[in-house]
Amino acid sequence: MPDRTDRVAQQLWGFVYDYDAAYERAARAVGLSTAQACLLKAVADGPRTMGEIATELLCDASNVTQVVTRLEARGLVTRQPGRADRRSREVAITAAGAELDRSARQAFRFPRERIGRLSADDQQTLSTLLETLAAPDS
Amino acid sequence: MPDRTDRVAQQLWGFVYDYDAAYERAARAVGLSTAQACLLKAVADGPRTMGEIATELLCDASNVTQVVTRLEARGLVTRQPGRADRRSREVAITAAGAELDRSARQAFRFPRERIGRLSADDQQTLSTLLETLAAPDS
DNA sequence: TATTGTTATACTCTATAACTATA
DNA sequence: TATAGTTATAGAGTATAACAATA
Repeated sequence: MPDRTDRVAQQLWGFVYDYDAAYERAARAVGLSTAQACLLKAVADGPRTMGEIATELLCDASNVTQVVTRLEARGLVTRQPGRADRRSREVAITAAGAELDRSARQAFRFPRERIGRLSADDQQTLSTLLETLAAPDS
Repeated sequence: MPDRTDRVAQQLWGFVYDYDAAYERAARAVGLSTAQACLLKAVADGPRTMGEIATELLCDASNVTQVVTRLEARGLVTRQPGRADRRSREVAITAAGAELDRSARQAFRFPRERIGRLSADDQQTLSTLLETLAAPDS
């Protein structure tokens, strides 16, 4: 592997490090852990079942149960039996949850600030590169 | 904020999401948590004090104490009183720790695989963009 | 008196295994 | 019998406050 690739990999590590740290701070700033903020984001566009959330968040269903329980206790989400399959549960965001989700997104200024440093052309170039970089494995 | 910026921000979120997941899997694959892998990496280039590690890892010193205690119990790092200031402790990586650190880096193929998709020219372009994106705030 | 690190404690995240309810 | 979710439990990460040792 060439030196060049290594150098870019190192730059990328540093950038992701800062990105993650900024997200963590944004979540904290509005009183959420990163796991809670991610779950809220996962149900922001509409109700999801526990299983769908577990898949989205790449974690175990029992984990989702616990995080949802805490968010529910704070009135940020609700948990209702599914209509079709009554074994499942639909997790829906509440008005308060949606408000907090918006606050968290606003507090996470990092991506907009960093991307905003680039010219329109450079943003387009980055977007094109990311299309290649982000494409799934196989 | 223009649509374009939003779109790039969304692509970036997805990429960082996959990056973090891949790092977590690589660490697990060699029997480490991400926190442990990061600490090992932090002392891979030479001994560091608890305080230095806490600063590097953006966490509390009491946290470092606990992670180091676990790594020390597994023989991956040692903890010695500092020579100059005897209040401080020098955390040094052991041969076994260095070996595991190397394994973890190797298992983390994600960045090399993704960057390797780009031509040499595109890698250079990405590197230049990252220079701007990664520069500190002020 | 100030600083470095540890201890005690508490909360959250996370997974595994056993369980309940429904299909 | 299989699946969706929960409960019980346990280990790890994380921070705050009180503390010990050293400066």
